[in-house]
Amino acid sequence: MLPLTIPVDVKQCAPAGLNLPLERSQAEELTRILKAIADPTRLQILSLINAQEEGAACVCDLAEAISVSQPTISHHLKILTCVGLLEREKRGTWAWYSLNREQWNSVSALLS
Amino acid sequence: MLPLTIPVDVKQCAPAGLNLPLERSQAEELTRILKAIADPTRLQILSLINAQEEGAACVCDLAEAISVSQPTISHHLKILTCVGLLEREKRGTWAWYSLNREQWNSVSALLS
DNA sequence: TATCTATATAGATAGTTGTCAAAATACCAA
DNA sequence: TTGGTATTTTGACAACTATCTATATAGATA
Repeated sequence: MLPLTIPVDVKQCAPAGLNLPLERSQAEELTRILKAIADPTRLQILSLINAQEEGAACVCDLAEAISVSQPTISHHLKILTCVGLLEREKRGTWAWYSLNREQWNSVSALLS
Repeated sequence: MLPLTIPVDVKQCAPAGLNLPLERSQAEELTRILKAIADPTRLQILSLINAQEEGAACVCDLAEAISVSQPTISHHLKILTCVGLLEREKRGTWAWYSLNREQWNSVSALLS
């Protein structure tokens, strides 16, 4: 988790990933992932996972920290996992979710 | 529109804007803008505007390039303008829309 | 086995959203 | 003013989504 200092004036840059007209199919594919991110509960989930020391959190921790029911948390975790933003690992009875940074970066690169 | 070459391994970075747990209200505010971006028609609009030499496009050009009706284009332009991602300028009969890069960068910074 | 805990799935429902056709508005020009 | 073109607004509708409760599944332990 490096403190990035980019040696150019980013404010002057246009969205790098959108500098060519998107085909409909490309737009729809990108939308699949963006729709997964564009929800307050899921943003909270992503930020909580990312804030953990070890970069992973279990369902019960998330359910305790966010004010929606546990089945709803599971529902959102599935959505984030389906689009490749999260990865699931079973540890005994617990399910731990962590960020797939490669997928995350591929999206944020398109929007930067 | 600079060709960015970032001198660190971005793949190793976590989402910089999500490194602290988001309050619900923060998550909802960010979601407002992300929902505006997370639509294929609106992504096409953004990419088309961004691809123009002068950085702006009029409604009729967009309606011709994208396969939805002109009122639907206007509808999406309003959504993008309401969240501050586009700016509207009237030139005679025509309405020209351009990207608000400051707003765009403030969002992409949160997701990078 | 029986039981407890953690998680996932199913089903229902209220609310949101993308689209279009039709109508209204805004602006220019004859 | 009248007519024409560009854009926005309105109203309707089908599709999707976030949430809940209730139930099912999976794994650990007594």
